[in-house]
Amino acid sequence: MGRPRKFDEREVVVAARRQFNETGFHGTSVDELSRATGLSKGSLYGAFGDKEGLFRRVFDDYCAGTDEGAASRLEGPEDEALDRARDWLRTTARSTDPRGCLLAKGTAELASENPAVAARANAAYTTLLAGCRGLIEQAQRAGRVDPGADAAALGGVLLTTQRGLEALGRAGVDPSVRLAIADATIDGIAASRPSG
Amino acid sequence: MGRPRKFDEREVVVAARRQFNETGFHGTSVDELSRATGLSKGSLYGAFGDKEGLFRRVFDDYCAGTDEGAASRLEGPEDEALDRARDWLRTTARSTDPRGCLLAKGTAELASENPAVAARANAAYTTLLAGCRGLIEQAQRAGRVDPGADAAALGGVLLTTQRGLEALGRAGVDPSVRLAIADATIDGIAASRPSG
DNA sequence: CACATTCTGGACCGTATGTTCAAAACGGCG
DNA sequence: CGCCGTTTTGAACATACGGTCCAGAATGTG
Repeated sequence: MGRPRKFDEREVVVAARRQFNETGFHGTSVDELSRATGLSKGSLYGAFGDKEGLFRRVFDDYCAGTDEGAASRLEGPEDEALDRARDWLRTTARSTDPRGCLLAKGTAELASENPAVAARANAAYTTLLAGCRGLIEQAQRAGRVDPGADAAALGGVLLTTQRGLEALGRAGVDPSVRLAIADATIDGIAASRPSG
Repeated sequence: MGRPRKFDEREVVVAARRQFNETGFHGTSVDELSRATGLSKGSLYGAFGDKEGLFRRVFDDYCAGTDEGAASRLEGPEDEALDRARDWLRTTARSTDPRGCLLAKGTAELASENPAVAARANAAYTTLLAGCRGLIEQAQRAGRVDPGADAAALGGVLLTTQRGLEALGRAGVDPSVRLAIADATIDGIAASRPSG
C-alpha cells in the first residue's frame, strides 16, 4: 500500500553520520544533509521528523555500535583480555582521522543543551565502563592483573585512556606519542599482577 | 584621542568564553554574544572583527591559561610532584560542570574545519605534554617514580587521563567513579618506583 | 570652545536556515 | 484499469543569522 521508499534508511543514516561527524550538529545545514544523503529535504523530514530527529537517530545508531563493540571485546580467551584492551587503545591511538568519534563529538557539542543526547551518551559510557571492567576481571582471572585490584577503577582507567587518546588525536598529537601512551597504560595495569 | 571604550576587553572575553563554552561556536549567535557581553553588535565587531575573530581571541586566551596552569604545576617541591599531578586529576574528576573545558569543546567542534583553532589546540597540547613530562621527571628525581621509566610516555598518560576524565564528566559519569580512576592512574604511575 | 577621532547603539541588509506544503509520481490491490 | 495510500519533489515561507552602516555621543587636543 502506498508508494514504496526509494532509499535504504540505514544507508541514509550512515551518510548523515558522516556529515554530522565532520561538521557537527549546529555546523551542518539541512541542505548539506540533503546533499550528503541524496534525499530531498521533504523526504528527510518525512522520514526523520526534523534535523534533531535525524541526529538522534544517527547518534542512537552510533551508540548501539559502541555498545556492540564493548560486548565483542569481551569475547575470546580470558588470558588475552589485556591484549584485546591493548589493541583497542592502539587502534584509537593510531587513528589519524581528525573527525574522530561521534560519541565524543556529539557529547561535547550537545550534552549540555539536549537531555536526550546526554542520556544516550551516559548510557553508552555506562555500557563501555561495564565492558572495560569485564576485560579487567577476565585478566584478573587469568592471572594477568592483580586479583586484589579494583576492577571497576582499572576498567575506568581503560575507558578514560581511550577517550583521552581520542581527544589527543583530534588535537593532532603525534600517533607515535599516542601509541606510547596506550602501551604505558596497559603496562601499568599489567604491572600490578602478583607475579611481576 | 577619541572616545574611550566603555568596556574592559578582558571582561568581555571572559563573558564571551562562558557563552561559547555553553553553546559552542556554531550554536552561539552574535546576538547571544551581544547579550552575554553587554556590548552592542557594532562594538563587538569594532573590537574583534567578526564572530570568528572573537572566538579566536577567546580560545587563545583560554589556551594561554592552560599553558600557565601547566607551568604552575611544575612549581613546588619535587617530591610532591606526584601529589600535584593527583590534585590536578582529582580536580578534573570532581568537576560537575557539564560545559567542561573550552579547549576540549573547541577542538572537538572546530579543529577539523578551522586550521587556526587546530594549530592553537595542538600547541596547547604540546605545552601540556611537556609540563606533564616535567612532573614525571620531578617525581623520578625525587624517587617517587622509576627513574628508568619513559617520562614522556608517563607524562602522556597523565594528560590523556585528564582529557579522558573531562570527557567522562561531560557525559555525566559519576564523580566518585572518576575520582577512583584518577587515583588508580596516579597509583599505577607511582607503583613503578624502585622501592615499591 | 571647536575640532578630530574614536566608540556606541541599533536599525538595516542580504542571505541562509529549518520547516512546511501542495501537487505530482508511484506501486499494490480490487 | 482506476483507486488509494504513501513517498517524492522542489518551491515557498517565515525567521534567524552574520555582518554593515551611520548618526550621535564622548573624549583629548589646539
